[in-house]
Amino acid sequence: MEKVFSQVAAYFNVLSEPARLRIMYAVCSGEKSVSEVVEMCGSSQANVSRHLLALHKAGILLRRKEGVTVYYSIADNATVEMCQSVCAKIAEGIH
Amino acid sequence: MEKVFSQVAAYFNVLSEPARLRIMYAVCSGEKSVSEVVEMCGSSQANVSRHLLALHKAGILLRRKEGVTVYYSIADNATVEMCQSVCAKIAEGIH
DNA sequence: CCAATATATGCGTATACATGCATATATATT
DNA sequence: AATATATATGCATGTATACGCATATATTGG
Repeated sequence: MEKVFSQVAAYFNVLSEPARLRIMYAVCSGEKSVSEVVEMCGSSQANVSRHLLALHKAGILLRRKEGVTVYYSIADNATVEMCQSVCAKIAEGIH
Repeated sequence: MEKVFSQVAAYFNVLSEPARLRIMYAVCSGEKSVSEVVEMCGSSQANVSRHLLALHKAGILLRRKEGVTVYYSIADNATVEMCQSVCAKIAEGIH
């Protein structure tokens, strides 16, 4: 039971960073390489790489290596839908 | 747009702590006072109070004061359901 | 008014972690 | 083999925050 709380907390923790949400937004329109995400997000290559790996380790992104290029894509739409519903929740709050 | 990422991140951040998830689990079975949550969770009174306030400020818990006692309850089942679906997702991952 | 109870808060400390910078590693090209 | 490109990683630093401890605040009862 206690372990479950830690695991769920770890999962939410990965999503609790604006930089990683920007990356999620970039990738959720389709598979992207690390450098494509770097261009789209404006963060440094080192940080984007780290964030992508964190999202992958959390099971949120898939990782595919093709030559020297690494492609990331959404592993499970449930996570994206969750982010969207939180967005909607926040938008409601404004009114 | 950038502001949305920060807001969503802040929302997930509140849920990214095992202690707060324990508290959510305690409160999700029905409205609870601070001291009831303290008994159920085993954390200190000071921390439980702080965590409950954080969950309230995030709009996740309602707060009702009755005399000297403060009661907290789930503001929106969507958050609880979200936690449950993350639990389920993690349970899948084990198999 | 005083004491007791319930809740919140100030402060110091330890820990986690995001970032910048430099560099390592891996793969492809010539 | 040498070079260029793509990605990952080591390290130092700053920031956020969870916790323990003590204490403040508010409300009730005597």
